[in-house]
Amino acid sequence: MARVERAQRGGHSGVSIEDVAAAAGVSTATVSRAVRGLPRVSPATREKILGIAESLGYVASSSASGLATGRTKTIGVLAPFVSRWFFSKAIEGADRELHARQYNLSLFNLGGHGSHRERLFSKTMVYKQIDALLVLCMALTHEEIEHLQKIDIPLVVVGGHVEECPYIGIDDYAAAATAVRHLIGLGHTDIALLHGDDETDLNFDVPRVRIQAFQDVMREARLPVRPEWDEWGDFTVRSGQEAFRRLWARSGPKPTAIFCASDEMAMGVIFEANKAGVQVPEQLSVIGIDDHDFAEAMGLTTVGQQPDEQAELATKMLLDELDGIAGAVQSTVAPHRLIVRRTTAPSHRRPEPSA
Amino acid sequence: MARVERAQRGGHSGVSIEDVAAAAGVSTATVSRAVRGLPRVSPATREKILGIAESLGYVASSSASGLATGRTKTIGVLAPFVSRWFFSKAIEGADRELHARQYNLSLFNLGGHGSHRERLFSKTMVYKQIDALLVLCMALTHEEIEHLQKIDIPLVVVGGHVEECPYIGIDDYAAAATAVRHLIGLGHTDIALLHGDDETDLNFDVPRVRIQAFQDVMREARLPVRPEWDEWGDFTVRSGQEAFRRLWARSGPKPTAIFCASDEMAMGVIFEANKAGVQVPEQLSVIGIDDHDFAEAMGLTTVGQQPDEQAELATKMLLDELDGIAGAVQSTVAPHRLIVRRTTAPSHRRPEPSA
DNA sequence: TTGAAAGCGCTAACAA
DNA sequence: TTGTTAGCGCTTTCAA
Repeated sequence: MARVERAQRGGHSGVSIEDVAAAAGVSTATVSRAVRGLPRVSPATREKILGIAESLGYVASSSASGLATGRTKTIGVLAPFVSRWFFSKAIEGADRELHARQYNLSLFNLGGHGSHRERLFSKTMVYKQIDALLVLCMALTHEEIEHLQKIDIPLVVVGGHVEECPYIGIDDYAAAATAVRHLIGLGHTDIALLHGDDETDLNFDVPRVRIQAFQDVMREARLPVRPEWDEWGDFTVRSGQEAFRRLWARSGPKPTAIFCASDEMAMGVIFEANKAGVQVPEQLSVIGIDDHDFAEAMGLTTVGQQPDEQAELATKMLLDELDGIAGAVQSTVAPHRLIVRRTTAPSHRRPEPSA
Repeated sequence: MARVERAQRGGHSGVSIEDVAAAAGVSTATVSRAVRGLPRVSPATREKILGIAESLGYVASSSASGLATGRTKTIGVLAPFVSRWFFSKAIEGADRELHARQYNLSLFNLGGHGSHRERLFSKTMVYKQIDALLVLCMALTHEEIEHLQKIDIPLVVVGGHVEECPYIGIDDYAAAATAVRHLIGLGHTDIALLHGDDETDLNFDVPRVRIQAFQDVMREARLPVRPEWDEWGDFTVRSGQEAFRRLWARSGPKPTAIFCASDEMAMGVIFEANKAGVQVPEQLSVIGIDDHDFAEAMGLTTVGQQPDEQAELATKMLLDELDGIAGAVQSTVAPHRLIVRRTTAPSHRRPEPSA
């Protein structure tokens, strides 16, 4: 009778491994092996147990198995934002791999929570709740890195470098250089730069590297880098709009092309240029970096990258490492590629052959 | 000496409540009370314990406390996508509230994982790992609803109705009607509809309701609803582009305005119209629904909603319910508002007064 | 105000 | 192949 009662509650919240064991007339150890697909269970008992577990709606308590094994089967994803292209794509990519391997994804969004310094993650959360950590494109303080190393869980950062941490991302220098060379190859000599903000600690050295590449390539081509054409933004559309406005509000000659450190900023520039009656690409060529979801629709020329694949790979490494494959986590350079569309065109100004 | 050894490991992975208790010379029960801020601990001992816990880098194991209390302190967020505007915004909103109340967010992304039917969430995951569930704008099967009700954890769906489930979202009918009336008020009589797909089970009745509103308002104004101007998309930019192309490729007269069931589709229409040389809004007025992040930059007229606030409120209700406030979860209609920008204008065609 | 002790549900040796 | 038996680290009566 007791069994019947239990069976009637089938599917309810409180079905434990003991209920299944009792109903199957075996020990909890056997049930544990059976449901986890471990060896040392006869086909017959396994089948019986699985059937009963199913009908009872048994699901193992993650807290209990987590406590027993020391593994939570979830990995943490640390992101400064979730609603920006790079991050949302990366999250999707990480999720693909996690999902395929039966892991859970715990999201830690650091954006917009007052002071960034309330970086919780060393304290309240993350820690002891996850088996590994995926850091999306954000800087970590020395303190934080140190802390993470102490609790030594596998860690990899995607989309930027953090000293001493394995990372996966494109070669930002090469990608930026490619973009600038494309512009130069089109005959542009008056090229403006819209770089990402260097100030915030969220996007660490990526902006810096892209700026460096711009300057190097310009110098290499013996082209002037004019400080009044050096604008900055925070990778958002709005900041691209503002940058364009500032650029065009200033007196003096205007550039014929602009290299933007992200597609969202490039789009902002284009929207604002449209509004101001500046023709793209006739009067102004615009190139970005990313290959944002909207880039194709807008015809935006860009240097594309795939954050989802980057994060998927990173996640795979993390999980492999957890599976005991030592050295599975390795810094890797992800591919980028120039995608020429309709926002870049030959310069309308006197083509002045370099050198 | 043993204490010294422990202290030296301070910050390491394995610091348990027992380590803290030993170091403080009290029982684990007292440590437990102290670190959780419970009463029945003298100020002196509390302070001492907290100091030691801090210096040892103690963090409670979530598995252990989860097992002991039956609460995981994490809520699940079920989303069909993460990189689309509505969803990423909603996730951010949910996170705000969770973060503020020290809960974790476990993300379950159902998109792109082969067959949608592998809806895992009744089985593998979600269940027993979360204290409550936030469903973002997706349909649930009867089976799934039933299952969720059985394991009865608090549940609320944001952005659409699921029978018998509390939901939070805008009044889709009213929002769509507002958009269409705006067009009609501008003198348009030849209005096309770009509705969301009805087929997929992901976006359930939202598309249907918006279609209905369109038809009702048109009928009310005695305006023709032409089947050849009825297009559909899946809420993405690309589908908006395709819809525009189909619409313009068909022979016969063209509409002077189009109501799109989402901003992303509206943007697709605009991008494609630009490419085809169709002036917006001179030749074609376009209105969407959402107030996407890019809408302002593009000057898109739309009926705005705020998924982040919707999700934040929903999360608050869930957490309140978990806090023992019975009836905290209640269906609520979220606000929408017409935002007139630059993609809608009076009809260029002979204004033909209705009635 | 504090402590002792019994679990929470599962896993993992080790025996049988 | 299966069962027994300790825990895993924390919470929570109940006593003291």
